[in-house]
Amino acid sequence: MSVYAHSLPVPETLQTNSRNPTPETLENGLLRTFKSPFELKQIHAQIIKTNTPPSVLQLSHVASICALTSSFPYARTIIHLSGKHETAVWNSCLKDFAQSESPDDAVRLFSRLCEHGICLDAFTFSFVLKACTKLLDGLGGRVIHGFIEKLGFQSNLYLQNSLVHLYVVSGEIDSVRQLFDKMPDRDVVSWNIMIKHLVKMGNVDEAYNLFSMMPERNVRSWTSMIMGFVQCGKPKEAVDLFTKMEEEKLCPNEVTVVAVLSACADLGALDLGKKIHEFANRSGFKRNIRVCNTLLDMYIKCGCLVAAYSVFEEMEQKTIVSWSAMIQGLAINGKGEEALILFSKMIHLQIKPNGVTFIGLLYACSHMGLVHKGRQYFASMSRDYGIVPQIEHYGCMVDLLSRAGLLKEAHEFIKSMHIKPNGVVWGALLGGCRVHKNVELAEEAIKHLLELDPLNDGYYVVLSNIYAEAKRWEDAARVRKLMREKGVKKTPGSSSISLDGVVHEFVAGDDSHPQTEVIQQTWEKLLEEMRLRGYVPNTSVVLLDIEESEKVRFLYRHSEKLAVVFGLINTANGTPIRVMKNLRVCEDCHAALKLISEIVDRKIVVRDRNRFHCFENGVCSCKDFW
DNA sequence: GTAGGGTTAG
Repeated sequence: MSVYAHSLPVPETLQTNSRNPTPETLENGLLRTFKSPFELKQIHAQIIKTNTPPSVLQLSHVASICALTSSFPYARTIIHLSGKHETAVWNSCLKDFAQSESPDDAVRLFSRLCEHGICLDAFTFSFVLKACTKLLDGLGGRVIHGFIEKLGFQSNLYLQNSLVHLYVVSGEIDSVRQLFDKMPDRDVVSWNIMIKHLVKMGNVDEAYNLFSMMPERNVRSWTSMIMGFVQCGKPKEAVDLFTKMEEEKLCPNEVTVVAVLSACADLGALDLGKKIHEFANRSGFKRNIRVCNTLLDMYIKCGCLVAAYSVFEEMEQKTIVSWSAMIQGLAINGKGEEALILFSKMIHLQIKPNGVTFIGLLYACSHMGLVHKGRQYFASMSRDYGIVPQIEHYGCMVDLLSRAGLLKEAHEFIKSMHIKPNGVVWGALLGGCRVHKNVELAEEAIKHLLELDPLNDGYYVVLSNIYAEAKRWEDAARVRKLMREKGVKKTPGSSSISLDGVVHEFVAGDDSHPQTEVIQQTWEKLLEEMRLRGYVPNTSVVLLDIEESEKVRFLYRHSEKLAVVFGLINTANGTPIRVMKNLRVCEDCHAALKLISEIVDRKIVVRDRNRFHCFENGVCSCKDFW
């Protein structure tokens, strides 16, 4: 079906889009293929001379030209002469524009088609909607929607789905619901779009409800749902769903692999990650850059730098994402120097860094105490690469200065910021105040933090620690009281370790594990040896208002200690122990794990909230700087 | 010739 759009006035929204061509559009857009302004005439001459009509492709070149020049009627003449179906030619052109770097050219061409009363069909709309989707142009979408209704295409399922999707990506929530609810027919695509919508709204439970109710599910449905869980911070659910998908004998594709690998990265689930890696190799997914980048990230987040590096090395093509991930990976694994060297190598290869690359670099500097170098990178990002520092970069800089003990300077830096500092920025200062014992500035930081992020328990805990270390017990008690009043509870420390694919979780103070007794006995034995090597429990990390002996008892049941001891008991001598922790490792556990690695002669890798600690022969890869 | 997932930071 096709309809002439003669009678339709071109709405203003679309007219504003139909700006005149600029050198940039000509350079960036599809019109790079536009060789000379004489092309039109050449094609015209060809038709007349040889009597061979040009192909649709050639003609869509003509159309490309006309979209931006005044020779629209002339182009129509040529298309008519060619004997090709005019709508097909324009559609081909719209499709190219929609796929190009400047999809707004498609919108502009569409306006011209309307102005000149060209016959439109469903394909015309689908292409222009694709362009609007790419542009996140919900308003333009509404206008096209109006056209679709007026011209009688409203029952076309392709167009319905395209419209719903456009409303999803452009955030027109009300329109999404309205349109979806009154759709006469829905297919698996419609449902998949709704999953994306609900996930985007953060409503992953409802998305899963919908997923369960769907009349039909394909690989994309499963993948969208798995990815939805990952995006909503539920990697465990993502992995569980993936297992169900395998049970249904559905074959994962590249996107599924990316989703599951992301979940593995979040969980630190190395075993499953390795399996997916093998599957990806078998399936020939290695050529897919996103698969490789996610794989690389998975190994990094699981603390397997060597495996990550070999994925990186083997990649046929690397993007800035690969480089940035590798730089950050080295940095969080205590290989800051290597991170900086890799960056130099990248620059040498003339690869342009982006904002994320600099986050990794600044992080590396911060964790090595390289203040000068960090300042240089910060200055260089805008000066040499035109990257405007974002709030994350400011956060890194405050962290760098604060860790190095330059607290006043860090504070000045915050005050001079051009954007409003957020919780991360003030939190970095607070962290530095703890290490360098500056109560006064800590109080300044907390003042802002209580405004910005009053429900974040971490800040209260740090402040209370700072007071406790300064022996200001009343103030420490006051902070705890404040927490109670605000209903803020300290997140319990929790560590997990995976053995033979089973994840064992330990929460601080937890003695519910079936092996609790053996864990206690082993710990006692280790403790004797640790004491001989100079270990003294550091009870300042315990915030509770309890007797000293109670504090020690508490300290000995910190989750990372429990998980590590459990690992020692249940694995063969020499096997590395890998533990994931939800919070940062405490000072006491850090000291204890260094000694334990020496006593039992094992590598112990702990991933905390921020980075990796690799304990080996009595030292930690973080060089006690974290 | 038309519609629906994906990578580094957080």
